[in-house]
Amino acid sequence: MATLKDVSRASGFSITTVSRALNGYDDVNKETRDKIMSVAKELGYSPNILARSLVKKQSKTIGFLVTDLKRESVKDNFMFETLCGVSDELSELDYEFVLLSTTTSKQKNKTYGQMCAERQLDGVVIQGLKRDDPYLLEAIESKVPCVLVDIPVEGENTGYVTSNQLDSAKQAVRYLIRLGHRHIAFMNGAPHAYVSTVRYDAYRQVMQENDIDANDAYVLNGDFEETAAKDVALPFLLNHPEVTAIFCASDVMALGVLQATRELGLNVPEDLSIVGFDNILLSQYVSPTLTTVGQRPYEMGRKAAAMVVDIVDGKDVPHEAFVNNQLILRESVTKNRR
Amino acid sequence: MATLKDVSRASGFSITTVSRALNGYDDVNKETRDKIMSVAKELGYSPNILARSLVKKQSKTIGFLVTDLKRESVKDNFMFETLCGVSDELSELDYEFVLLSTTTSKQKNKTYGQMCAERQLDGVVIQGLKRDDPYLLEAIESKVPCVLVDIPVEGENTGYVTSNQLDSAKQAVRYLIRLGHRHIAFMNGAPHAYVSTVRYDAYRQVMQENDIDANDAYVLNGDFEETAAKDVALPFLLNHPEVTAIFCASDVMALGVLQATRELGLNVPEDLSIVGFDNILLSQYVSPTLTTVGQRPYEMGRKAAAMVVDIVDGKDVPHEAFVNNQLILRESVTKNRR
DNA sequence: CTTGCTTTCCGAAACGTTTCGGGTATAAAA
DNA sequence: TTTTATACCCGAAACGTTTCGGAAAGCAAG
Repeated sequence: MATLKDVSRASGFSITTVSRALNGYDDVNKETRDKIMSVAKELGYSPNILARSLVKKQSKTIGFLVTDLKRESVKDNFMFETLCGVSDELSELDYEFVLLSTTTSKQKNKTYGQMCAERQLDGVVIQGLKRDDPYLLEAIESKVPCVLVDIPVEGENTGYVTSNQLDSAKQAVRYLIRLGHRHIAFMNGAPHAYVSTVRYDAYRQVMQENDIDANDAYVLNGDFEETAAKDVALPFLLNHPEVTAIFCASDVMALGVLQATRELGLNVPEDLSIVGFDNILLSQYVSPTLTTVGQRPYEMGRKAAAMVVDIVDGKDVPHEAFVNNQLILRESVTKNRR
Repeated sequence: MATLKDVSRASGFSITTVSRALNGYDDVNKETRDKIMSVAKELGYSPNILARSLVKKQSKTIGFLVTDLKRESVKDNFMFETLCGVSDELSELDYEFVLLSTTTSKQKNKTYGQMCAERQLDGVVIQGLKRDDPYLLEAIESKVPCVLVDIPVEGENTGYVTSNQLDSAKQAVRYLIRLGHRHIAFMNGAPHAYVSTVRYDAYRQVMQENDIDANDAYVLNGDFEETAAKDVALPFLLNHPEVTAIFCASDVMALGVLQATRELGLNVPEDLSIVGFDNILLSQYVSPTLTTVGQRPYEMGRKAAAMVVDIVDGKDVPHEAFVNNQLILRESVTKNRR
């Protein structure tokens, strides 16, 4: 591959001049610039990004750090959609984009700082970390800018983009109550996940503001997994026939509940109303279609990417951004007739 | 961030020795190696990959080139799954992985060669290119190793991994015929896509080997899109009530056909048997569930990644690999009762 | 003629590695 | 004692850029 030196030799100008010509500096004569340009094109020159990054000490690449990238996450298209958003935004901004996948165990081998340093990442957007993952703290304390999706944390070089989690979750529970439901269960996900805690808070607060006593037995744990949710829903529904509605912290778990109802011969929504969270692709294809709180991961990805390069560029921008969720009404909920 | 020079200064050994110690050369004393190791750890040293790549002239990174990475592709989880496969395999092999997304129009701005050279990619795995995309030819002729998924092309530094496309497609059509269907339509995708041509060939060959006359009117074009497929299926089904089965070149188009039947008040599979191709996630959730030819993109991703690094490493490996498809029997097909 | 300003160019150092070709002890062999 | 082998270490060049600090030439002003 042609290098600066080749162009220099072929055009008769020094390496310095060639570099300056190609980079649009103005202390180079129009004629020589044209000459250099044409020679460069002829030789098929294109700059070696590695060398450039080495001396400029910035790589023009952003990392997209994601935990537990595995085949199963296919069901949860959230990650893929934010990835698309990040990718689109970065390519518009002329940044590269490397995918960093990690697991909780891998984080012990290599520190977050090392990971960034090795690759000279200018910034990173992070998705899906757990609250107690070592990388979370490291990322916040690190000098390299990062923005988190769905984990509100502020810091010098840290930003986040999230949705109106609490409000939209409250809206979902209020919706059930307005339809006459009183015995409403809550299917929680991994307790350490940030999103779990706020969805749980929403549930509790709305119940309280409607003077419905909290019943700890109504709070289940499905660990954000379909089968786990089914397994825990089966005995619960059997033992609590008075429950007419359930709010799930994720659609995937809602699907599990749906399976449980089928096995028990219950009808949805007549016997049990279900509302999920995420608006995954499947939610509009299952039968009955799933009422759910829709997130917009693509937009979140775009905003996260945009914010991180703004921080990298030293622009003085707000370090938080919101993308509004939306309650999407479908077939899995109906009025309480009991 | 700590550099080799820092470790050198702090440990009292030369940069050369430090480098050699850290890289496991054997001409360094055990004691000094230990000393250097501990100093390096203390300083949190980790090598600058950029600098290393620059001198070694290989970056230990593989590109994953994908066309038309857009939100819509979410429905077609094929890409995402191969991505997971590639990612998993490469991380096991200690290679980096950058995602390169391109569109047909973007390919005019920057040549494939430039793209590889800039980033010093050691190799690339390519997915979803169209037969007439400029990058395809460039990739084959390029010196940097590449392996294509689902496009059989051989060359010095080129390999591919594909599935037994033709056989499995034939199997699907034979299945319909064995169930007594004679008037079988074919929903084709983008005519320029490689997969389209082979699925079409399979259809024609099986029809012929069963002495069923080819009827050009039975070949539709749904452009691999749900709505396009629906729009073309609607009038077709209306005008050809004798057709009892349809073989679709993709599940997404099969879903379109399914919609069309609903609008026409036809029952699947009683009035029309449908078989798709791809086994996308949705196919097991729609009602009726979709009989389809299942691909295994995750395995293809893994094999592709493994093959490309083998080629990079100069190993003498076969430049083709196969992952067998499988006909998955579900509800959307039944015996012809007419 | 000297001074100073523009315009246009370039040499050399720097970024953080790897690696080639030695060099200097110490120990073993002659 | 001198030679040879071995074990350990290091200087310097190289990879392909960018950029700092000038330098040469031309020209206007004093």
